[in-house]
Amino acid sequence: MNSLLFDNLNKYCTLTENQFKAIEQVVVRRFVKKRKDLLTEGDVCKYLYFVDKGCLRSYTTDNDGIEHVVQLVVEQHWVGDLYSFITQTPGTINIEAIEDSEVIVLPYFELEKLYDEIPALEKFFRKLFQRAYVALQQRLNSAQSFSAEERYRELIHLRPEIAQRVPLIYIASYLGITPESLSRIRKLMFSKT
Amino acid sequence: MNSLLFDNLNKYCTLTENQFKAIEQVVVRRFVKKRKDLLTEGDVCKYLYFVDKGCLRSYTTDNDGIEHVVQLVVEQHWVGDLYSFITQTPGTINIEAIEDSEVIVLPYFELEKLYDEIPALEKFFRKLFQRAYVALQQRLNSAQSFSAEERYRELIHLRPEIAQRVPLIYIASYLGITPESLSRIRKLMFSKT
DNA sequence: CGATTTTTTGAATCATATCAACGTACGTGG
DNA sequence: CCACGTACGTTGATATGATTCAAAAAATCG
Repeated sequence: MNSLLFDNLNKYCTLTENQFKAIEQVVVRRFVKKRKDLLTEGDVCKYLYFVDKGCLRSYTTDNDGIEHVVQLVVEQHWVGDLYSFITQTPGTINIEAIEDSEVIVLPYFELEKLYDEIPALEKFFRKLFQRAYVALQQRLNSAQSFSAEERYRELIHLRPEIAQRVPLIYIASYLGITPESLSRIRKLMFSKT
Repeated sequence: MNSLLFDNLNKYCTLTENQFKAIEQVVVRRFVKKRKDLLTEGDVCKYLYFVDKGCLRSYTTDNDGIEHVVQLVVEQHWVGDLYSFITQTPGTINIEAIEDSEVIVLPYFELEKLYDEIPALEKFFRKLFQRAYVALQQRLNSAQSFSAEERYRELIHLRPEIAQRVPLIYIASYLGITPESLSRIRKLMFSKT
């Protein structure tokens, strides 16, 4: 299989030819059309997904039916409902394609087996989760310390791709503000500078 | 050494006698008096700390000199500046004891060595970071979906210990609100119910 | 006890949300 | 290929939750 996943593994760890093959044997490619679901809340998240092409969002729905974007994910990043994945119980997260996308599907039970066969893979994911944790902590810190405008500027700076590719309604939700507020913020930003 | 750390390791992974000893040999106990720093921003975080006794907070300081509590940590939990720790570059986080505390100090370079000697330890930390990531994602979700009062109620429900032991100024900061707001919220809560 | 930290209260202000309406773009079926 | 529906973005008026600033009361510590 030809996928960015293997470049990505190569970048962060050293695997033998056989180990690559072992991983290759347990993953499959899946296509997700724009606006179609990859995962629906209430389902058990049986897989981790590596984005090979396209762009997706994960989100929760609160008691008032309002959606809250949890993650905005493009190529070379992982997505899933991690709580549901690690407990293998029904989850609360939806994953939907923002563009026509292709993901590499890594099943829970195969991954658990691979961890024991390939210590380097366990190291890979340990480091991945460390980095993900740090990134999330910085996002929480921004959410609590900065104004909506500052958070939007930070997003443009840290993830310019996202700011360009993703509709503003999802960006707003990701930043924890309403689309109306984001629209006003942009108006001010582009009139000033 | 007698520490909750070893109970904790036992709970989440299986280690041999020799592996325990190997870990025991690289850690030391450190005492931190109330209001004293365990780590100061600008320093490289050379250690992970496991809380054996007491209670600490980690926090950042923003451009206006305002402190933002990142973590509130009690016995059996880990604390550190993970960004600084994994990059071994100067960090932005302060860690201060809220009560007289005792921590078990695990050095970066020793841990890196142990990972390769003890695959079960790498698994332990992979799972730890997974759980930490999930918990943080739920906290971010609360910060973006719920009112200040709802977040305070959630904290009381999920971490009753913290709500009791920790001064309200730090709780407020942890929730991303001002002490004045938290005081008013409590007044309403206790007059209503 | 005095000093410092923590918590409370009040009044004014501010950032963002809400509600409602309209404009624009897009892609899908007729 | 045009028209219509749905998704997306903007604007205005008003409402609201939380902050800010100032001050005092209460709790804790050495």
